[in-house]
Amino acid sequence: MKIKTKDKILAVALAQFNEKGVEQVSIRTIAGAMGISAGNLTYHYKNTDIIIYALYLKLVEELGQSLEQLHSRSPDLQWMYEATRYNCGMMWKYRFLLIDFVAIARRVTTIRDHFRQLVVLRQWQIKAAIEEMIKAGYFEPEWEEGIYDKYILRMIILSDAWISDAQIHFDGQEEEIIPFYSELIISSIQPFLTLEGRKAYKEITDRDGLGPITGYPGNPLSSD
Amino acid sequence: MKIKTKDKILAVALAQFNEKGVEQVSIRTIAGAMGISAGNLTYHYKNTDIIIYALYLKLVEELGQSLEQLHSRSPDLQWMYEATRYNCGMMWKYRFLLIDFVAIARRVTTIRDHFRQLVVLRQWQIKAAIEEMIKAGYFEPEWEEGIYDKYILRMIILSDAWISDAQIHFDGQEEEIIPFYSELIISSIQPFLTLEGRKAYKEITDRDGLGPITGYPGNPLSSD
DNA sequence: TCAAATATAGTACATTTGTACTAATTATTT
DNA sequence: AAATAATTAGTACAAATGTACTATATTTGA
Repeated sequence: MKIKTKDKILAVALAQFNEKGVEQVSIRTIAGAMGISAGNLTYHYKNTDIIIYALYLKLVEELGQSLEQLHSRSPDLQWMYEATRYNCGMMWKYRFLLIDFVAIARRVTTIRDHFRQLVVLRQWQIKAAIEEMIKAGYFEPEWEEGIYDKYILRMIILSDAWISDAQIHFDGQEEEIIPFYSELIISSIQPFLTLEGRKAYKEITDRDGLGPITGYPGNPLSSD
Repeated sequence: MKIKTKDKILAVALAQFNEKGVEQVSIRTIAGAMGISAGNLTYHYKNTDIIIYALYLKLVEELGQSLEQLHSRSPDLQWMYEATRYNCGMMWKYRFLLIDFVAIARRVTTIRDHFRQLVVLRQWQIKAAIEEMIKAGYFEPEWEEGIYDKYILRMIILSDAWISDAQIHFDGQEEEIIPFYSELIISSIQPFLTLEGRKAYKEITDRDGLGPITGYPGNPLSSD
C-alpha cells in the first residue's frame, strides 16, 4: 500500500510530462489526475523537481539493466542493432527527459552532472564495440585519425536528439516512430562497413523489413 | 526613435532567453533589465510568445540571406564547409530557439508548421548539393538505395541538436564551441568521400587547422 | 487493543505571470 | 502653436505555483 501511491505518482507524472512537457505539469495537475489532494502529493514528493529526478533515476536504472544483458554477449552487428532498438524504446518511454533536457539540467543540476558521466560511458562502450568489429572484418579500419571518434560523438548526439525531431515531425503515430528512428540511427554505420559488413547488415535489416526511408511526414525524400 | 525600443527589446530578450531559457524570462525580467516599465513593454510586445515569434522570424530571415549568397555559387566542398560554419554561428546566436524547440513549438504552433517546411527545404538543398558532388567525383555514388536520404536526415537532426549537446557538455567557453561542432557536423561527410574527395577535404580542414577532436570536456576520446 | 507512524485532505500565503486598464509624457504633424 | 498620435509609467486583478501548516483518517506494530 505504501509503495503503491508513490509509484502511481511517478507513473501519472511520467504520462503528463511526456504529453504536456515539463513546464505544464505541477503537483496540482498530477494530484488532480490521480484524484488525490495536492497536499497529499507533497507528502510523497515535495515538488516536481524531485519527481523529475526520481524518474531520471528510473531511466538510468532501466538502461543499466539492458547494458548488463548486452554486456554478456560479444558485440557484433546484431548486438548493435538490438541495443539501439532497445535504447530507443526506453528513451521514448522517458522522452520528456530528453526533450526538455537542457531546461531540466538547469533546474536539477545533479542530473546534468550524472548525464555527463553517462555520455562518457557510452562513448567507451561504442568505441570498444567498433574496435571489436574492425577486427572481425565488418568495419573498415580507420583510414584517417579520429574519424571513428567523431562518428561516435555524432551518433550519441543523434541518439538523444531523434526524440525532439520526432515530436516535431510526427503527429501521433507512435507505432511508426521507434522503428523509423532506430533504423535511422543504426544506418549511420553503413558507410563504415566493409563488403562483408554490408552483407551482414543487409541480412539483419532484410529480416526486419527495413529499407529506404518511408513515413517521414511531408518529406521529399520519403518514397510515398 | 520608434524602432529603437522595439529592437532593443528583441536584443535584450534574446540575451535573456539564451542565458536563462524560455521559461525563466518574462515581460518583467526583460523590462527590468532594460530599465523600462513592464507596461511599456506590453505596448510593444503583448507577451513573451510574440517576442519569441519575432525572434524566430529574424532567425529565418538571416538564414535566408545566407542561403541566397551561397546559392549564387555552385556547391562544392568549400561551399558546404562555409555554409555549415555560417549556419552554426547563426543558430548559436538564436540558440534558445533550438534548445527549447519542442516546448516553443507547443506554445507557438505557427513556428512548428513553419519549421517543418524549412526542414523540407533544407533536405532538397543538401540532396541537390550531394548529387552535384557525386557528379564532380568527390562523393561516392550511392551504392545502395536510400543511404544518402538517410544521411541527409541524420545531418539535419544533428544540425539542430548540437546546441543542446554543447549546452550540457561545455561550460562557458564559447569561442571553442562553434568551431568544434561545425567541424563535427562537416566531418559526417568523410565516409562518403572518394579518394579525390578526401584530398579536397583534407586541404580545407588543414587550412583551418582542424583535425582529430579535442576539447570535448571530460571526454575519453578527446586527446588531451 | 491502543499508541505511534504513515497517509490524506484542506487551507492559507507569498510570488510570479499575463492581461487590462488609466494617466501622464513625449513626438509628430498640420 | 495646437492637436493628434505614439510612447511610457504605474496600478490592479485573476490565475497558477511552490511551500508550509493543521487537522483528520488510516495503517502498523507492540
